[in-house]
Amino acid sequence: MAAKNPTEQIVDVLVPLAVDRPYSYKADEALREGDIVYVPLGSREETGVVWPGSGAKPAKVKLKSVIAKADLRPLPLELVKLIDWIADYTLSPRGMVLRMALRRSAELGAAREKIGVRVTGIKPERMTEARARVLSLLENGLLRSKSEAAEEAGVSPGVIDGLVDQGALETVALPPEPVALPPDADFAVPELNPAQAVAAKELRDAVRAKRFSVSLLDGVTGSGKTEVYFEAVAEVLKQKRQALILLPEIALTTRFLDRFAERFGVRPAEWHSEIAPRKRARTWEGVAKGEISVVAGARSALFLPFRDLGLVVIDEEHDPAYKQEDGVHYHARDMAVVRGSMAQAAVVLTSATPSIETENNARRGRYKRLQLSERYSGTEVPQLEAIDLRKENPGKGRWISPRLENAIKETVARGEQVLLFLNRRGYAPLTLCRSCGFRMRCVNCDSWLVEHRYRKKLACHHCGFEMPPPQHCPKCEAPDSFVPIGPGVERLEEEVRAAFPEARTLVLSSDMAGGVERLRAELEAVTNRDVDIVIGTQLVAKGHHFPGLALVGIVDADLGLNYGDPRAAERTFQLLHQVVGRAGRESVGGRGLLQTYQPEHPVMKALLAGDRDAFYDSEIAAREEAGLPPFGRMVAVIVSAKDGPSAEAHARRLAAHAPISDDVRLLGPAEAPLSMIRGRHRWRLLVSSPRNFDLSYYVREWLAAAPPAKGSVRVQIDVDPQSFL
DNA sequence: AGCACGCCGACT
DNA sequence: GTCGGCGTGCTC
Repeated sequence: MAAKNPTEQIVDVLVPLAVDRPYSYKADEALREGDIVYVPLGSREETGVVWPGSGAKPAKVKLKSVIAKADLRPLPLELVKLIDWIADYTLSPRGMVLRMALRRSAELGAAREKIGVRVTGIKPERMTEARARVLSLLENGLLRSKSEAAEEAGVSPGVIDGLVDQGALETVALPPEPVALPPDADFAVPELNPAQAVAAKELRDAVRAKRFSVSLLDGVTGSGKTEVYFEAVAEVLKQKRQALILLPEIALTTRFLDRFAERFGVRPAEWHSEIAPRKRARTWEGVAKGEISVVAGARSALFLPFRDLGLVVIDEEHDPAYKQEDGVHYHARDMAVVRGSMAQAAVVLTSATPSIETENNARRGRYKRLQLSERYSGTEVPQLEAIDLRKENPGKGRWISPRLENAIKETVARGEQVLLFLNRRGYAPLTLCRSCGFRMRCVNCDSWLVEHRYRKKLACHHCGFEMPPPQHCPKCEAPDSFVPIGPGVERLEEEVRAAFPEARTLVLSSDMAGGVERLRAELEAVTNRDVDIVIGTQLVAKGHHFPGLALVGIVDADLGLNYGDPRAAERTFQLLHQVVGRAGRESVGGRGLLQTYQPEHPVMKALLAGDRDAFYDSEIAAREEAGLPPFGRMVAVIVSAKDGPSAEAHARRLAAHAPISDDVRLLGPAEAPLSMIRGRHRWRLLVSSPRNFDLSYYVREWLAAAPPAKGSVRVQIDVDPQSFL
């Protein structure tokens, strides 16, 4: 506190920039922690948040003053604490974490005022057909918005304006529409099967306890996990608290919003990057005021200013989309559990194939497992067989083995649908010159260019670089000398069309032109059985219903297993398990064929035997043996620079400065597996420690004392890395 | 993240 | 001689 003026105080304000600690400002108004304020910063103005003081004296003698307090709800102290916690854990600048919580354009808060119209009883001088339609629509005297009235009467907005000018209609300012209507806990209470009812009761109790708890809702697709956690949401609504439902890749979840509406009468508030700024701002404010009780959102919804959070659901908790890989590297699932513990809320994780971390926590009793074993519709889990590609090879330039081809033929002949899964976009992952062996590679990255034949492009999947396929080899000038190597979904489709010219085929891949709209239409076409054979990338694994699917063919089950990535087995198991689960959901006798060169691999054996636990047993044991997460901690330090030698030199300098500790193991520096991305050369250091060691703290101290990066060198830190490229 | 300050190449 | 390229560093 400043002494001379009793009303003047000094406050610490955190600004949403790459700074790690708050700045001090003078303030004449009484301000409290969490208040959102405008402050001068250099030559401009920034929105910041009054932050808990460090106790340290301001570095400067001359302090600037806070400009004003914003007309916004303060950040709940729980969120302030969460931001501090995440910054400390992920080793990100505090301000950058705050930035994620303030992404909602403060100035655009107010709703655009809508104009409503209503009849006055005065007749217009001249009556036209259009005017008559408008007047008859409004004759009940009720208020309607201008745009609605025009649309419903089938006239242009000009007609409405004309009637207003004539005095036949009067205008009234409409109150802003709420961003989300209150869900009704009793709107449509479902009938649950016995397993669901048990799980739902557990979750209701967990919400009622008003204590932190974590439950794993464990069950295959179709076992009714969503209906069960909706009962927990209903309980939260009855308590007049708030619920957050995190979903991976929200863009395609209209289906989810509709299901919510079927249960609660209205859609929940949505939160993701596509939401328009104004709606965003109002949603933020509505959550802060407590007017919005349920938010369904992508990982960034974790930073919303809930005032009384009673439940956090992380749907499909194993989904890799929960890990943010740029800016602040954080895992939304893990941070959601942290937020739940700070809020004394019930946390629910759902999955049919839990992450190793979650499965291990459930096995050790840290999380409560709620098992839904029955399939909702009572259909069988598909019968799965391996095709050993060493014995049954499709032959050169082909990817479908004779047995798979026969199965496709039979299935299509019966009028049922086939899904062929190949997790590779484009036509071919590699293009080379047949006369000199030159391989087409990206100019910015250390990667092959993938041919996309529909788009007539060679494309890099890491930086977005594209070029038309060249006529001559860039190296030996040989004309038309390129050969595609390996299959992508487009090439697989070519093979399918040649083998089954009568069948209706469709490629589903995230990079197809037409975006979300087209995708939605295509998924619809599959559901309506307008397609016989679907060829898809991992897109098809994610929660879409294909009721007519009777055969799933995994074209290359080994794809994704070959990296030196500690999570490769887990990822492959989860992905293939999901894809295989697409078959036989409603048709009896669904079948899966899995083409592999290594049928004895633990992932394949567990899948083929339908023995999920066998996979987890072996994977958990392997992780424990190797001290890998979750049995040890891991931090990746990526050093990048415009040139390789600078990156390498700095990485080596860092390694040389790493404090010696019995608990810490340092690997590298080594060139990253993807040694160049977007024109930057990358070197990687990996540090690991036992689970009970504070590795974040160690790395923070280490890097603070090490020589700073100079020139183009950048150092990125990834705590609990998920990707090892 | 902005925005200013700073030190080397092509212009009125 | 000056305008301006963007590399570097600071913002209470």
